[in-house]
Amino acid sequence: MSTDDSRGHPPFAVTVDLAVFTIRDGAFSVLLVERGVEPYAGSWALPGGFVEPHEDAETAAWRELHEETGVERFGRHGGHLEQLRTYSAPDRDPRMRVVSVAHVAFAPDLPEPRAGSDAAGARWWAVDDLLVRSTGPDGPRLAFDHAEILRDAVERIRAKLEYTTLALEFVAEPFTLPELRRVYTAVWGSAPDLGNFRRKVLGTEDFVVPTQTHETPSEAGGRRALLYRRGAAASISPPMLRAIG
Amino acid sequence: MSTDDSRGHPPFAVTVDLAVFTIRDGAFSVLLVERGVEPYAGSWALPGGFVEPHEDAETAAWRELHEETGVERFGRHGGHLEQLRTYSAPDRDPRMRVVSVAHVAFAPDLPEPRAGSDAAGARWWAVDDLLVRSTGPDGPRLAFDHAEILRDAVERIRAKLEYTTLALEFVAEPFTLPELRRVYTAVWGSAPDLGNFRRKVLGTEDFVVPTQTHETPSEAGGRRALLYRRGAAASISPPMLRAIG
DNA sequence: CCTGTTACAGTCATAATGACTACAACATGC
DNA sequence: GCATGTTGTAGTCATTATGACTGTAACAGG
Repeated sequence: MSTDDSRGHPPFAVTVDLAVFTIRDGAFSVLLVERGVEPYAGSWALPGGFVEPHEDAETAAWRELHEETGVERFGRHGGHLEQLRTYSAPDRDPRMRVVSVAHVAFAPDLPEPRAGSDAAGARWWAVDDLLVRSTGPDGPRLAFDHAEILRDAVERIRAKLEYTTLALEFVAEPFTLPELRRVYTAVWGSAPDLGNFRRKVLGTEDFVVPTQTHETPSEAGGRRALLYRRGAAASISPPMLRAIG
Repeated sequence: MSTDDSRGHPPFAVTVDLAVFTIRDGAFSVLLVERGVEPYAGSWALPGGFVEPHEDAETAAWRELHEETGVERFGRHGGHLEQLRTYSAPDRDPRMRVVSVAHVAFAPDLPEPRAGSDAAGARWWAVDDLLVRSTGPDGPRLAFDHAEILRDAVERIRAKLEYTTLALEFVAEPFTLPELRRVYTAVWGSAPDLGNFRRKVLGTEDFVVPTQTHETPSEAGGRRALLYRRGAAASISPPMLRAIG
């Protein structure tokens, strides 16, 4: 704020909502909780909660992530969480005036979450089943304005994969290039060309660090891929554009 | 919010802060107000104010823009205003717990603003004089965390010029290509190559619309440029990257 | 009509990309 | 252990986009 003094300002509740993403069985997925209380009891919603007096929004987001989902060590390297934007429509919560600072978080495949205090359940949903495409959503309708938040979050991630190394947040170390490519495939909905993808990733300084001659033991069939670790680079200089989508 | 009910949530004040930009005399400039009340009385700050109970943040931002700056018709085509991010450090305002939803706004050269209710003055400042580079700022230190907000806002704009047609918001119609180029020059601090700039702008479908054979009467000296209007395109497909900065 | 200035037009080598083809290394099941 | 299918790795080649230029047209002032 800036100019008024502290008299007579209207009271608000401030919350955080989280869109936590991972890749599960090759599907771009988001964590939802089933609401146990009104309003929207029984509906699915993004996890979230009130910001405490001593916290900033990001701290509250981390806390809620742990409390509501039981995710302890979020990712093996601390995980990634960033602010998305703030939603403040006056009628977005029927109970009172609530402003929510939405956040986006990413992680490699996580364990099935446990339900939080006020949530009847919690589980991963494939993003494709939640988003309205030409047909309606196959999944549940989301509570509050969470469908809008989810749409914004998904678009943010799709865009950031193009010009940042954000995809690294979705894989556990060490990882293979095909594994990393599957992240792009899942998030974008279409697979980038195999050869061109390698050229781009390996050609970008410090995107990935080769773990020397190591290879992965085996799994399905076919040649074994080389293993890599996350590099220090944060941005992809000429962006890696998604296919004509 | 999501899961808790309405009991016992801590009260917050919610405000909006605005970083309003324009190009004045070739300089990338931002609007600041001089605070007339404590805290930070006498300091310069971004204009802003409390969100009313019936408003969302964006509506409040528009209202404050008019109230505090006297800008009536903001830009000739409604202007552009977008949310930047939310600042919520617990101690960002010494009086009480305030969460601020910062916004960024753009306009062609605007008249000298008038002071708002609680502001002792209001004027445009060259962004270069406010930002800390290798040396300190030549301008005033900003109140609250507004220096951080300003930094984020400037970086947002610099980045968005690359892949959107946002530069159009800084010019009045009709405009010339050299005029549009001066926007990039002012914001980025370095001039894009003249020929390459034209090739990019004219080569991007619907970036600008030629106003036929018209030309501008005259001004300084030299050949007269053709006039254009804003096109419908919102994004620049392969981005126009800023020079090696 | 000469000079300086500014806008517009086109060239050319280089970098990056999209779309392929060829080859290497595995697993399986005769 | 050999054929076959699968998957990862290495190259190719035409097309596009870019950065850095050079040249020409249209104005103002003297």
